[in-house]
Amino acid sequence: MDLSLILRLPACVAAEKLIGWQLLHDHPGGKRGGIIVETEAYTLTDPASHSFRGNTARTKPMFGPGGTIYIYFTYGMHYCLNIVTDAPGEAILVRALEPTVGLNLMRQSRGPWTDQKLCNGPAKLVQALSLPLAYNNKHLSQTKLLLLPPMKSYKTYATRRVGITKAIDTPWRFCAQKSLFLSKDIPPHMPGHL
DNA sequence: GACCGGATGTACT
DNA sequence: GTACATCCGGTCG
Repeated sequence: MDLSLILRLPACVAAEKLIGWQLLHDHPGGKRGGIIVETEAYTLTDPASHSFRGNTARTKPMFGPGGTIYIYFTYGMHYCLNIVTDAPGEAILVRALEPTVGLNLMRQSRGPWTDQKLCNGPAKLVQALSLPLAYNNKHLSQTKLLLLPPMKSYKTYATRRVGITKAIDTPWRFCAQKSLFLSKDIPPHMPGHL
């Protein structure tokens, strides 16, 4: 399925379809990135979403066209990457990658971590890919980010989202089954799985 | 492995 | 003032 078609879907559908896509940053220092293995969806009517309180200076990118990048700053030290979908106020948080390209370059940005811990969290992957805050509110096509379609099919499962305090039962976190590169694994048979 | 707390800026009550 | 879509290094076991 074409990326532009995926981004036309509701975020809670599109988020699952992005599992298996390869996210690369064609950074001047060298290309780096990996396969998307974990995403979360956020929407306008979702109390856990930044856009829930409306179109503000901070959340404006979430109201842009599909393919807009929303990078936000949080906890005083971390940045997280979202890919905005067409529906107003909806976006997909990219939470974890299976590293495939430029592992040593990513270690230079992140530290001497194992493959499994290099990109297994939303702020970690932003750091590993060296994504600049300047990408915020830009369209993918205006950045050096590349999204390549999956080379194979991925089985996924849905769970509760991580690190939020509102709408905690909404099962809008999507994971590649059996991936070793998730921020937190909640297999289907475990408590917490929805 | 688990749990805890510190770092630190911005948005909102 | 408090909460926050987090990470990491310390502790205890």
